[in-house]
Amino acid sequence: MPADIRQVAELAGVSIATVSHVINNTRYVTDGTKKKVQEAMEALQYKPNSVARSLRSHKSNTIGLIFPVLPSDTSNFFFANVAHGVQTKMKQHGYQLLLSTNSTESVEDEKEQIELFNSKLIDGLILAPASEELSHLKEIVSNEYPVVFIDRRARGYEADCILSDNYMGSYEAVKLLIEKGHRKIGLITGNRGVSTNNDRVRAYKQALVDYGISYMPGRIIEGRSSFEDGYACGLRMLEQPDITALFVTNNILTMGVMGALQERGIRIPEQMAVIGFDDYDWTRITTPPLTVIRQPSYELGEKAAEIMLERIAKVDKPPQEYSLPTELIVRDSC
Amino acid sequence: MPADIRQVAELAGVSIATVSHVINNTRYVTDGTKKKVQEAMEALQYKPNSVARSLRSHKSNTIGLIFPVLPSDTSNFFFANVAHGVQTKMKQHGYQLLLSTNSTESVEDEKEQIELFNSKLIDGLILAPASEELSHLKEIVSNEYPVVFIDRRARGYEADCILSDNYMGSYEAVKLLIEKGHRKIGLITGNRGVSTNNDRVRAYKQALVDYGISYMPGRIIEGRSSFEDGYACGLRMLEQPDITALFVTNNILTMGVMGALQERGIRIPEQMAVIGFDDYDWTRITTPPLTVIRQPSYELGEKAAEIMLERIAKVDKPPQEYSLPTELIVRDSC
DNA sequence: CTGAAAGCGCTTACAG
DNA sequence: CTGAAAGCGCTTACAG
Repeated sequence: MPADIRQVAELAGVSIATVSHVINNTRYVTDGTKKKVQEAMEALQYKPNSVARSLRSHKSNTIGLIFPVLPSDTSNFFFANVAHGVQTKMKQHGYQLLLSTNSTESVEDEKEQIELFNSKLIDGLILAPASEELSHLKEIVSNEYPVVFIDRRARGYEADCILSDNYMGSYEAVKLLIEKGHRKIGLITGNRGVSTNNDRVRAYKQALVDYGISYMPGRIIEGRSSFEDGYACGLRMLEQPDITALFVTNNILTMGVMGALQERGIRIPEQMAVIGFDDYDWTRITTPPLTVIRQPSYELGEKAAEIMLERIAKVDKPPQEYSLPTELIVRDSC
Repeated sequence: MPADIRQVAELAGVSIATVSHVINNTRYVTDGTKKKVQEAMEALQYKPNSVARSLRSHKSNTIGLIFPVLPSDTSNFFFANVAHGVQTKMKQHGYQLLLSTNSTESVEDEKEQIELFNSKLIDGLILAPASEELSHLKEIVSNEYPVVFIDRRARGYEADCILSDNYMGSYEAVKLLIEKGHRKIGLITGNRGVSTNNDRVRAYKQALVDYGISYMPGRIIEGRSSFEDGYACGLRMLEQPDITALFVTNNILTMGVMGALQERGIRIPEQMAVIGFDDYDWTRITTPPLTVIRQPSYELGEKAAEIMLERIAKVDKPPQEYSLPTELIVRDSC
């Protein structure tokens, strides 16, 4: 049985109010009594009960974090890093993380999870939303804590949003392909219902237009985010005989595409230039090493935590979108 | 302001005790009053406050989860899957997850984190321990909740432990290399202070012995778990001119090793056979695709959750070690 | 079959 | 400068 505040008070010969105040530094206490209290706490190995504290103060020092985990083993790189960034920053400020992985990317699951969090008292929610349309959040979140979106933009709910600069990153990538002389550039993208992919596709189109290349819808193929789908999309792309370069908007699809190209014996970049997404170590050891767009995943998490801390501290400013720069890592695949 | 139990009781015209009992199904209530209560809860959109509930009942329906995240981007695959397994199972039983990522693999950080968890009331702790020696846990954990180790065995603290069958998996891999005619097999391993790696190294030695091959210490190289170290270890291995096969005991090192071999133009498997660890999608698209040992990461998480639930339910049996089978995925690198 | 009341371990006005 | 006491929202013996 751990000691409670009453025992500390008794041992120190003061009231529990005083103990509470020295713990929280919340009103002046003379050095003498402060010392007595500290010694008592030390002697009893007292640890404040944060459940009681939460109940009383309506603060939990916990923030909820919800992000998707796709069935594919390899889909988790990104969000694991994001989570780590969030955690590291939050810990420095005494916050803990209540985690939920959402494996279905369904709005229903997301709602259910948020309601679970609600019953537990969280001081904030960081969310990678499953869909672009989030007006349903209004009913559940009930304004009791700030929400920060991460990785994906959302409509229907006003909140801060931390993103990679998907547009600029993608634009640069396509621009590089064009500058290398490519005119028939295919695009393979994941689910378009998510802002991340939308931004990447938009940049692709805009880059083509800006360089006077006519955009052909047939050169965009959409797949779900899996190796198998990437593989299938890769093969379908190869049926269009004139395409000389490929921009693949996420790392799982990129793997599948590489699988397809390899199997068909397509030489990269001679027969097909490739640019993929996310700078994971494995992209350095494909044949040839891949040119990719690096996303600042850890930094995204850190930034989200930072903004969350501001909001918890009631910083008064309109919700904002923060766009963190990506980096084009040029290797040998284009 | 969300409704509380008192308001529900008033609206339903019963005592709060009765409301509590219909919520928790904890004593008989007539269908009539039960219905009134349910309608009142519905009307007020009542959600029980689980902080109050925890304070009173000394149960939080939350379990703590601590695992390492290495600085390398790609180190997180494994534990993200484990976490997802834990979460999925726990959610089915109404439990939530308090997550902490430990980036330093230091015992100090681990202690500190556990103490943080302690103050928050957790019903159980699932831990991938940073070291093999855990007698310090006794002081911190104080027997108030069950502990389950995951991925790594530990001495000094009696608890259930969920592992991949690292020994068998590795034994099979080395055996395969031997059967293919290799006699001079190098081993590249991560930090030997962790049971996971120890088991893998032990299997390597035993397989050699069993097949009458003399074991040479110089053929074992230990590195930290990073691409760069894997690369360096790969190069060092190449200085031993007679080695024809390599067993690499984790996926990050495997990447680095592949990088080194590729750079030196070593043909795989003709000049050097390679078997690596963990079946991630990227291992299918290296040149050639890699033979690897698949670990059941998600299943490890599930199993840990299962055992934890048993322990929470006070199943009475001695702590046990659970070893989940790995699978040798044979591709073209050996 | 149900209610009144104590109490979980704190924080925080109020009072002196 | 410090204490007594109310109360956060529940659960759970106790009583009838």
